[in-house]
Amino acid sequence: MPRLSQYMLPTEKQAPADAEAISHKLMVRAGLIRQMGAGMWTWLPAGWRVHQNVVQIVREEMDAIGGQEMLMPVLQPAEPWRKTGRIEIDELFKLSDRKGSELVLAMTHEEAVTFHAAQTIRSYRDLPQILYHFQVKERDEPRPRAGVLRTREFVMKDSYSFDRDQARMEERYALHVGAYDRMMQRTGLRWYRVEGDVGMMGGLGAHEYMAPCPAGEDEVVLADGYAANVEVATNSPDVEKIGEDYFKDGVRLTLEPAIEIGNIFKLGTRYSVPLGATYLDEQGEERPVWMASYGIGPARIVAAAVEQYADEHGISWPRALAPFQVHLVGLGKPGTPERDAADALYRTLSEGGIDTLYDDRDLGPGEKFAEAELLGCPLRLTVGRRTLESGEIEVQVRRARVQAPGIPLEGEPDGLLRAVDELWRSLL
RNA sequence: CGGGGAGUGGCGCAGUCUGGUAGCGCACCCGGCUGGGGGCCGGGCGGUCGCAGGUUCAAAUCCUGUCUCCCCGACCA
Repeated sequence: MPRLSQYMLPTEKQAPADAEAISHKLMVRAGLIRQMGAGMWTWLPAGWRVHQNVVQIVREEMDAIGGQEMLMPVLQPAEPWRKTGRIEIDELFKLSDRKGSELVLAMTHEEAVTFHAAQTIRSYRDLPQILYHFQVKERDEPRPRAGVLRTREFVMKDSYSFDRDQARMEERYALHVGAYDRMMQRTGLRWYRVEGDVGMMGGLGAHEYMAPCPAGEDEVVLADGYAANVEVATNSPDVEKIGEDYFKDGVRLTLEPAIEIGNIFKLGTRYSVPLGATYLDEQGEERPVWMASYGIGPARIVAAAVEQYADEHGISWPRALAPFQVHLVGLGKPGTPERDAADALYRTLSEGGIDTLYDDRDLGPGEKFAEAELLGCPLRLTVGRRTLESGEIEVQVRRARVQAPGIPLEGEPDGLLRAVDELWRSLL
């Protein structure tokens, strides 16, 4: 529960000169992220809290469908990648160690997880399995862009399901669709699940989860009850393109830029066959394991949330992602009665389990308010002379920048905590 | 990979054309004032001008090479 005077939150009044995307500008300005190189970003403490909020939502929903969390390495031997043919991919970082052994930096973990499945899954009794981890992915992108939206290194939750046959793989896939829908819902984002591009490999089906936002790299076509990737819509027999417009059943579809925040693929035996992941069925027949893989990018969810809800004053987090629940602004010089009151409130909130960032710096009110709105925590509490005069803590809801009813300064801590909690629950 | 742009203090920029003691705003440090919307006054710290080589009495500025970053497009398993 940090005090801002001692917290690493390097805010900037001016956005980086070369930034274009809203999320890029605001996340840097708000002190959430800093760049090290092209497509290489550091998450600073407040930014990492947001990232971890997403991670926790994803973890809970994965565990709820029986996912088993684990961790696989990023640095891997090249051999399995040679077997699956993915060694040829340009985006794959390749390197060698001092002995000359060939290594790669994993861009996803199909090879690794299937390698282990091949070692450990022997019988139909060992199936099904859902394994997942949160791990860094490395991709030699031709063009990283827009801050954290497209980077060469990023954390992904990737999960992998292993089944006896296609029908059972479909069951695991359906479980993931449910889990992903719930994750998306919980983040507070606007999102769509669209038919995915099956791509040249696989061909068994895929879905993409898209978050509409101005910096989106893809486009989604929309109508009531219909959402699809533009490329998919273009190839669909029941979608008609007339000039720049798309029509479905005579209804004009709207186009919206969006970013891909998750994707799920039915892999079939694409990886199990080349890597020898097989099991023995009841008849003692050796059969390949049926797989599917499921990815989600917390960083993109964070950036999409910034894009979707920002206003001219800065970020406005959906409450599920906010770095802190409450941004407490203490006005007046340290040592004054109003400051003492703010200190006391800070202790009450912290001890009461409310995530609070306390601006205890010796700065003017304007700067503090402006920075609070830039950082975008859902609730701002202010304690100043006025508070002492009126006996009420001022409460501002960030989203609409409106005053909520004040909370009595004096009284039982429980009442105060209940009031804050109640207000918190009413937010998106 | 094609096209365009940019590297000067922590951030944003001027200076480069026309070579001659490196500047501005913000931030930061010290002192004071102010104290409910990025406030005011005074005094300070901080940069071998991305790097290397060359031309010159003299290079941020001219020449050559090189590295890096950004934007648009292509790509995105």
